[in-house]
Amino acid sequence: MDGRKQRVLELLVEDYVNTGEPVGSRTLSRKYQLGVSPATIRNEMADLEVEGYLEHPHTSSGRVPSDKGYRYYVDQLLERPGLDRSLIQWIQDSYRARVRELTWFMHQTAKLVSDITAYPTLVIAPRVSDARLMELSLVPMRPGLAVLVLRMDSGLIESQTIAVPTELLGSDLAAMAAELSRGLHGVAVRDLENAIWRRLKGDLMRHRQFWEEMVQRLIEVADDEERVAVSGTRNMLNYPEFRDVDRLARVLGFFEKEAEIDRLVSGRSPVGIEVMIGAELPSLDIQDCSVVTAAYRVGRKVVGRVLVLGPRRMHYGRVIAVLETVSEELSRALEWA
Amino acid sequence: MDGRKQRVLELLVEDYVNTGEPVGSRTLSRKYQLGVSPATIRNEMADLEVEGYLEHPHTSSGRVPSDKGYRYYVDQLLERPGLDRSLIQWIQDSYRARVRELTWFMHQTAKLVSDITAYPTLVIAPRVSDARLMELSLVPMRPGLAVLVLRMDSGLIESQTIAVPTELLGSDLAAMAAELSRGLHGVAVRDLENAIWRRLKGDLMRHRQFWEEMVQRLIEVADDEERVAVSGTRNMLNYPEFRDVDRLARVLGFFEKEAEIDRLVSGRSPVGIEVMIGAELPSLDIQDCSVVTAAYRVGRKVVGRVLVLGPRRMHYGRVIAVLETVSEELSRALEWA
DNA sequence: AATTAGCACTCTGAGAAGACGAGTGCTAAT
DNA sequence: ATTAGCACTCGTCTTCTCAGAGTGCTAATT
Repeated sequence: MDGRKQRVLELLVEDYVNTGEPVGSRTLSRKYQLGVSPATIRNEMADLEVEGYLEHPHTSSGRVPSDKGYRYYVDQLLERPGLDRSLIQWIQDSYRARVRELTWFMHQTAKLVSDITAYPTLVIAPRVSDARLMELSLVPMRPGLAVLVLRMDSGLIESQTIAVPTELLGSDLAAMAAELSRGLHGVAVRDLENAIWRRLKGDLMRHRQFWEEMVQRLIEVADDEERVAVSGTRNMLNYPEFRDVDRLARVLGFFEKEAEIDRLVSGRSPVGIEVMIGAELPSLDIQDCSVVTAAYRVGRKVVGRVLVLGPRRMHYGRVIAVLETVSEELSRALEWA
Repeated sequence: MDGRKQRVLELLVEDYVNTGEPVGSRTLSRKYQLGVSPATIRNEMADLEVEGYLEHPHTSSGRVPSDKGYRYYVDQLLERPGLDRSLIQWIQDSYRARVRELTWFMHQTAKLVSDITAYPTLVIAPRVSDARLMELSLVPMRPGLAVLVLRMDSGLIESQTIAVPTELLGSDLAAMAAELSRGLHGVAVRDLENAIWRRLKGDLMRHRQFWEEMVQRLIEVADDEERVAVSGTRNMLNYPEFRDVDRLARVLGFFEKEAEIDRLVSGRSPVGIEVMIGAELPSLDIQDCSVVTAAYRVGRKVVGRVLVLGPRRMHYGRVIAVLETVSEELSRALEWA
């Protein structure tokens, strides 16, 4: 593809991203000084259409980029804008001096990114059955209630209130938990259910039913944490292409289908930024959208992804830049969470 | 208002609730055997309109209930339907055998109610600055990190990961926390900041900066918990009167404005079910909606409200019945959470 | 060979006109 | 007090026309 054709494609994509209106040859030549007449641009556009980079909504309207056109733009033409100093500061401040739990970070991040980009944002924490248990404690509260605290090898810490047999004293409870903790140290979450049998002896055996139930809860806590944080879905209303209520309903429906969301992130490359455009997306509900995702880590391990969803005419450059910074800062914040 | 007029109003409201179409005299007389001709009903309807119970979208269309009409219907005519045995079972099962934290219950409830009623649902936990601290522990995790666990007099238990000075050993930490816990027992959250000064002595004084910071976090945890759980906003798309995108946007915007939501619940009667219709609502964003709310308790204390929002032509009877059961079951589940 | 001007052609979207139908309000009869 | 009859109103749906934007093609120009 020669230089001028690239330039035409680039300008067309950018104009369409900004206006949402199909772009005609005259608009293109007048708005940006291309130094050639509309007729020339028309020819280039006809070529680009034949090659599949552009589409015609109908015979007598301007052109619109196709999935292939966006893809070429993102892969070849896009230049990443730098972010404002003040914006970077804002992002860093959002995480600073806070040590909280994963779910807090997830919500915070979803809100932050959707506020900055004005696109709906999801933050996903995939199931981590291969995480290993490092430590387990039971903190007695009033009789019959305790707080279960877990630390995983990924560095995640989670806690939950659970019921305990009322006849157990606080000190007994703590001691038994400590014994169990030693026994289960380093066991993968998915193996906990089997491993527990071999560890239940002595004092522990006397409240066997309770401990069995507790392990169920433990697995739940470690494995089945709240999976998705969503924010800014309302932004979808800003885009004229989604003022059609049925189309809108389909997209909003997508946000409530965990299975679809899972399908979107499973099998993604483990690190870095990835862009999916229109029909490249596995979910039918959002075929007329695009998605930009970024992985985030706890320690060295990728634990989840941040996911920005928008119309196909998305500000790819800016979204990518924001996600790079945010996923970096988020990972840094989680490193010692 | 005589019996027949009431009957006309009742049927009109119910028909409009079901169909969403303005109701004409003929429809009313044909659909429900009223034993009188359309002309008679027309006269009744004209009277009801003069008295302000009905409205005319335009001269040649059926009538629609006004706020006053709905209000009369809810206060005087509404009969509460019983709930299916199986539905009650479902609600109870949703809470059974789970002891979790408040936020989990909030999300669970929002989802449950929006699934049952097909209306957007909010669950609100008001700030509880007047709660008192019962117990505080610090569970050491790896060096530099611990889990802060709080128990409040309302029975709520909350926990959070926090950073601690790396030079403090786990056992010291626990001991110091225990001392602090004794000192702060029974102090109201809003007084914690002042109370802490008098308690910081001896060993505690040596890490004064840490403890000050910790109290800040403690107040945050106890007081500034996630405030609102929302579910089912997408249901709003099912109602033809909200297929207008701008109207829809205003309602969806409401869900993201905590201040507006606060205004809605503050000053409500502390217990029981309350219905607010159209212009009775303090928030401009939702003047064409209605809201049904129910209080829920932890122990004997009202700690929050469940809030169902829908178009003014809402199935009031059913929503009220569902909220009665749900708020009851939720309070029971929280009693020993 | 590449570019451009000119022009006929296509298609959409807005607006006007008209038919239709649901529902009313009034009058007069029961 | 109730009801039948009927003229009238007004919103909605359909059809039609028309302007405008934009194209594709051809022939002229560089």
